Amino acid sequence: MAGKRTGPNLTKIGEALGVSSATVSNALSGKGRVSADLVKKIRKKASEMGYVPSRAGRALRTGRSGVLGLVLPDIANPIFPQIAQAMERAAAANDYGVLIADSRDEVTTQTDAIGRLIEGGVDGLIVIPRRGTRIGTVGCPVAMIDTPSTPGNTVSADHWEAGEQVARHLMALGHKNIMLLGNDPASNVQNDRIGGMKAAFNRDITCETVWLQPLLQRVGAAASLNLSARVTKGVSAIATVSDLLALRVLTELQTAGFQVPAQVSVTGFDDLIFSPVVSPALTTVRMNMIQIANIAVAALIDEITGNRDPKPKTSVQKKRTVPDTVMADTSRVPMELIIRSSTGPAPIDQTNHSNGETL
Amino acid sequence: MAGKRTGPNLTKIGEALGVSSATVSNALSGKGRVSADLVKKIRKKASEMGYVPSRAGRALRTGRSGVLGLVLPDIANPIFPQIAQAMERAAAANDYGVLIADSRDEVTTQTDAIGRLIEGGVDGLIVIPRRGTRIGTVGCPVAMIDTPSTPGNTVSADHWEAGEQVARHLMALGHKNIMLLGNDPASNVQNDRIGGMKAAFNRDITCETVWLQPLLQRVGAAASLNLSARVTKGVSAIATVSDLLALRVLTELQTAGFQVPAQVSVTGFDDLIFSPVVSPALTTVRMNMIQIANIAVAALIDEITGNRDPKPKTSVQKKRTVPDTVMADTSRVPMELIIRSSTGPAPIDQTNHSNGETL
DNA sequence: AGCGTTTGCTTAATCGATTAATCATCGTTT
DNA sequence: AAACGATGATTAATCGATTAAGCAAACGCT
Repeated sequence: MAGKRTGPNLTKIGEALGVSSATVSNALSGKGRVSADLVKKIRKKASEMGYVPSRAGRALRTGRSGVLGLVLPDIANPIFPQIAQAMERAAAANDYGVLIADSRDEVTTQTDAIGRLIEGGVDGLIVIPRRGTRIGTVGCPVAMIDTPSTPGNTVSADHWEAGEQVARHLMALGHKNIMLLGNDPASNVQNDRIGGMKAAFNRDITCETVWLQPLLQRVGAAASLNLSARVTKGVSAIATVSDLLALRVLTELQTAGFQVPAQVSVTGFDDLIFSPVVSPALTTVRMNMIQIANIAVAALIDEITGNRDPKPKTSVQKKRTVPDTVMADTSRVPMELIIRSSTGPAPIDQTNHSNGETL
Repeated sequence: MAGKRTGPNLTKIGEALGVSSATVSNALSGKGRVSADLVKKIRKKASEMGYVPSRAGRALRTGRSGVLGLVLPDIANPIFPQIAQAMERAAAANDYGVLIADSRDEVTTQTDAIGRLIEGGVDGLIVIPRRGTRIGTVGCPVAMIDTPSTPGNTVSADHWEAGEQVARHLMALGHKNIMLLGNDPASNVQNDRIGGMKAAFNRDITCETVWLQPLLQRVGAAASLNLSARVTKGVSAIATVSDLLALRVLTELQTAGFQVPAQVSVTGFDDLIFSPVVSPALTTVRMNMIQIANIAVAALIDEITGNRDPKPKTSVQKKRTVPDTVMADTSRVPMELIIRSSTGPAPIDQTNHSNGETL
């Protein structure tokens, strides 16, 4: 749409049929009172002429732009393509576009990015916060995708239950001494994943949780996870909260000469692009991004168009208060365990491997 | 911007100062004739009142939406975050937003996605084609980011020269028998990268090029790269066209018990998120996405606003013909070789390793 | 037959920014 | 002093879709 618009508009269609533009508008939107056969004629003519409604015109009149903003504070996250794609599709199915925002850096930048989106005229925001960031009242509906246990969360994958799935899988393989590896202890998602795993472990499971980022902060970039030592001491499985961590662990183990999964099993999360093609392919858990996106977008659009709880006018303020994060009917979507080659039966001599006792 | 607009508009500012909205518009845009001190007063008042221009109003009048579309036929590409972020920043710096489009599947979907963007009212498109796809005339300016050698390319990284850098790096390490690994032989980018490497190799370099995707097509998913056999036969370095391939090679080699880089060196391309954290960290080449994005966005906006070759009205058609892909002053941006731990000196006994002769 | 209601469509206003056309004022020039 | 040009601001039209209000004709009811 460079320069002036060329295509037909409501008036042109109206002229072609000898009716007013208002009638055309009513016929196409199905709102006013238009006779059935005129509606049919108008619809036919409109598609004949290749009519495409002008977003600008509609936006100006209705105050709604038909665009949603997608905010990913952690844009470096490799699930980004999945998310972006799923959101774009869900939005497109409802005739909405998706404007992206970037704010890799700090909280201020995140606020800036949100501000830009709002000024850009988005009708609603989809926010995937990092580290439990709170989004203040921004003046438009917000869908938050974090974890089911986060207050204000609209919808998200059930990371906790997914952790339980991983834990059960590892227990079924006979692992008894398991290392849990997270990155950022401030992340709600990572905490849920680890919490779920711990909750599902039987009493006889030994597990230790290590957080990478604080370690790097304290010890510096040279920090080592001491994987070799841990495995030698009896750890037979390392369950991480992300395929990125899993990959790191996997390659470190392989570099150190360990066999995966013969000697150590490794699991990840998110089924990133590389996970199926590394050797051994990563056992991981995948979120149903499409479903999550659909729910989030639907909730957002409901709020935008006002199809949401029309009752609770709490007497004091009759007009809508500034909308906050929206709620969805379904707030947790199950994840799917994908078993590949990086997990296998625990080695038989795993217990007390360190002190040299055999049998 | 949910529901009706609340903020001040040009008329409100005008009323507050006792002038007309036209004067306010002229003052803020610097277009008409407004006295210097009135301009100052209006500017001050506008920022006091927190004025934000309505995109819808402007779009309706000017026919320009202030939004660019980003089309990545291969959205699964892991550089997506880098690209999206760089584009968003470049666009934001020029007060443009970026609408994303997805078309993971086929060419038809790509056309659909472009259609949706156009209907969504974008002023221009940034297209990163996969496999040398041609974009037909779409009715708005298009910036293509492919390879310098592709016709119609607007700007891109200099993949060829980057290939040369990798080749020189490997030669400097003493490698003589090198395997080149690509994925899709129809990709312009991959061909440039491989072409550059081949061009830089000295006469005494033995190299073989393998394309993965055709192999998978022919032999099926079970296709093997026979890496072990190749290394045993004397290959001391495997140069791939992507970090994803490099990762695959790296882990396969490690699983097979080879030492990287002691026995084999591995290189990738693109510096993906995982590349620095795998073990050994990948030697790779990074594009300067920010610079590319800036150039592409600048060229696009020049074309949109008409700051571009105002002369060549070829007499026949006085009005602008439908704009095609735009050109930029700089069309190739150098890439940066990042040397990490996956490359090292060639092993001494590399020649004729296969026939068992020692020395 | 007469009055009220429903149906079907048109009129006209509106959203906010932009801009061509116009007008008024002041200063210059001859 | 009359005419002209430059300057600084206003008026009003425009983009396209939406929608409240209005109007005319057809229909139903007693």
